[in-house]
Amino acid sequence: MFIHTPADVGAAIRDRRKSLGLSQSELARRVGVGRQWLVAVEHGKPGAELALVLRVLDDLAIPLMTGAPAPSATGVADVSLDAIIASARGEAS
Amino acid sequence: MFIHTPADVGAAIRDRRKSLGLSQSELARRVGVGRQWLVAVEHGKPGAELALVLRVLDDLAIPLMTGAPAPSATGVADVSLDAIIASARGEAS
DNA sequence: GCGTAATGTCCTCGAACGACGACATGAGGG
DNA sequence: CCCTCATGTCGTCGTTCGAGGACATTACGC
Repeated sequence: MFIHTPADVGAAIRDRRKSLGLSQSELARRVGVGRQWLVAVEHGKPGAELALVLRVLDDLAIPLMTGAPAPSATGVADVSLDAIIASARGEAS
Repeated sequence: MFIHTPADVGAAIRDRRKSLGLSQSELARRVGVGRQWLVAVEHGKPGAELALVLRVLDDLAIPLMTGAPAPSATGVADVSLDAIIASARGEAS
């Protein structure tokens, strides 16, 4: 599952939480956040703090990874020119 | 690359930004955030807002995924004890 | 040496966050 | 019918965020 918006994160969290048989209150207490916050996040709160979200994902054992093998599926053709220029400058990986 | 902390996110962003030959100012302007914010995030700011971070990742075409079929290559057991307990409780999927 | 660009840090400001308590709703169990 | 649990919403309060400007530092080119 690919993550593009806060709502995606919320969906992932809710899915896993339910499949683990945890209530919002339970999870919130375990992770150390407010229940209310968890409700908001599962609904896709945009302003959620990164660290807290990551802690929840970690606590739920939801693996989160950034694709090294950049798939062409993303569609946004922003990699080509800039990358080449960067390489020409000697700043390439 | 697996994400567990805000610092991981920052590293991913910085890596990609550099490999694209973008300056912090450039990227910040493109994404619509303050340059200062970008500096902080690349350093692993814990309180960074989820939506902004996701926007940056998206803009840099950094694919972010969760709950992958986790082939044996990853090795990490992504199913926690909680899942087993939940199953034992009869709440399994 | 001087100017420029990039990065990192310090400051203030308005806005939004997260925690907490309380209340309303809907689903099940006694 | 009543009670409990899970969820969602509202309001308040202290804390922190993100934006923007300014300054120091390092590195590169003129």
